[in-house]
Amino acid sequence: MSSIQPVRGTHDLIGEDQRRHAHVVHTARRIAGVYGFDEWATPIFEDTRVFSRSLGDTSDVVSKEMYSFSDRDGESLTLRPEGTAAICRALVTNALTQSLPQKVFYAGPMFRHERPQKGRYRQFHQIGAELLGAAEPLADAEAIAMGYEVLKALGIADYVTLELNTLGDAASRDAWRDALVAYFSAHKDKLSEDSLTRLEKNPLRILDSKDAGDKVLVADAPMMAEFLTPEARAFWDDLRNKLDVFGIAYTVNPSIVRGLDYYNHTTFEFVTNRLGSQGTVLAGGRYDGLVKQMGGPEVPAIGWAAGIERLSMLLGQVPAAPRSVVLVPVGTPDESAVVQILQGLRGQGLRTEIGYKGSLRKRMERAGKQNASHVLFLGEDELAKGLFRVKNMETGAEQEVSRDTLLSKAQDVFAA
RNA sequence: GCGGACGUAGCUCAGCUGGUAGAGCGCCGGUUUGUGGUACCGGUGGUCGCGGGUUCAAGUCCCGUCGUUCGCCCCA
Repeated sequence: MSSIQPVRGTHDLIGEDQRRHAHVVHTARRIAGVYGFDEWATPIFEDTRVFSRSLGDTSDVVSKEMYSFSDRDGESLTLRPEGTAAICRALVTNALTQSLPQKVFYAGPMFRHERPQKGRYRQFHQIGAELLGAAEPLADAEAIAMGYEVLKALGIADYVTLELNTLGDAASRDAWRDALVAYFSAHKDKLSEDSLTRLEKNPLRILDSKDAGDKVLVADAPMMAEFLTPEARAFWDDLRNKLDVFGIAYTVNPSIVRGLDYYNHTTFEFVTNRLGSQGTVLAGGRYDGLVKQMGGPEVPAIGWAAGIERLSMLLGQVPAAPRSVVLVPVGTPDESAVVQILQGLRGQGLRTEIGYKGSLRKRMERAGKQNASHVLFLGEDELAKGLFRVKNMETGAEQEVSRDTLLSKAQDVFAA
């Protein structure tokens, strides 16, 4: 094979793949609308600092996964690895911090230079929601409820469970982090190699370790709950009450710490066991400090993102391919009369195609292969009489329809 | 970035202990351009991922490389 291959970790969306993908986006967009979110589209590349500042220099995303390059002016640009930082940048640069809250929905490609795996690609696609300018747990609950609603509408809520945790406010998180570092530092000799680097870079991540030895240590590690300030505890309690009110089931999982630096208070993940080790399907949390890092004022915010590829793979019901009405000329009918009918049907909003060549038998065969819903025969006789045969390709039944009916009530004719 | 498995026609695969490739499906055409999804007939289609090596001879053994896949790290 000497033809040029697609870049590693990228893939084409064609046919059923594209239909699954589009169905996820359309469904999420619809539900976001119901919840009062507006869709934003931001550039797919940004000043590198948009991400390097916000995600944390030591996060893997920044330190080894970004697609960064300098453009012809020598400026460092980066293909966006995630959506939240860019949305916050857009909030600030469009001066929308003056009109809060902003409820934002987005969908589009993201880029991360990782080893491809099931449900993980170098160019992948996310849908996401950000609720900017609301500090109340009600906002968290609403964001989570909306995410759940999307999963439900996609028919995958049954395979998925919500895992919830709190990181507390800055004071709680710092105190806890210090306690963890102290605890794990005292047991360095028992830590796995991976966790030793985590201890330097992101100690919270040790809690998530799959190493058996680490797990033993983690069992006795200081718990976040012990370090929550009264305010943070009140927030946490309130959030769980609100989720109950929304009727959303969850399990508390203290190891949901999220990888990116900007999170505080609420963190959550909807996870499934149907995607191997890539089980996180929709995840997010609260990030009260991020907008300020982007040079804006203090704006509390909560949001989530979901991988479209992962959601697509879980879809039970594959969206059906569209079906056409196919015009089959018989003999050599007058072309302008045929086109008149073709365009007349399209004018009424019907997906209509015409068989270009081949014997009648061939054209019928093709109509069948392209999954036509109906075939409309156009022979010289029909055109002369103004009476046409319509064949339902599903049942094989035929009926006669007048030209007038075709040109004015085609929807009714081809409904059955 | 690390480890395992795999890589033969568009697709799914066969090819025994090395002797220069097969099937099914698909695709194209035909069974008189007034009728498809069935049937029958015919045809197209692979420098066996790529590059080296061993050998008289490699799809079949060895090395490398690229790609896919599963897991780790990380993450959606």
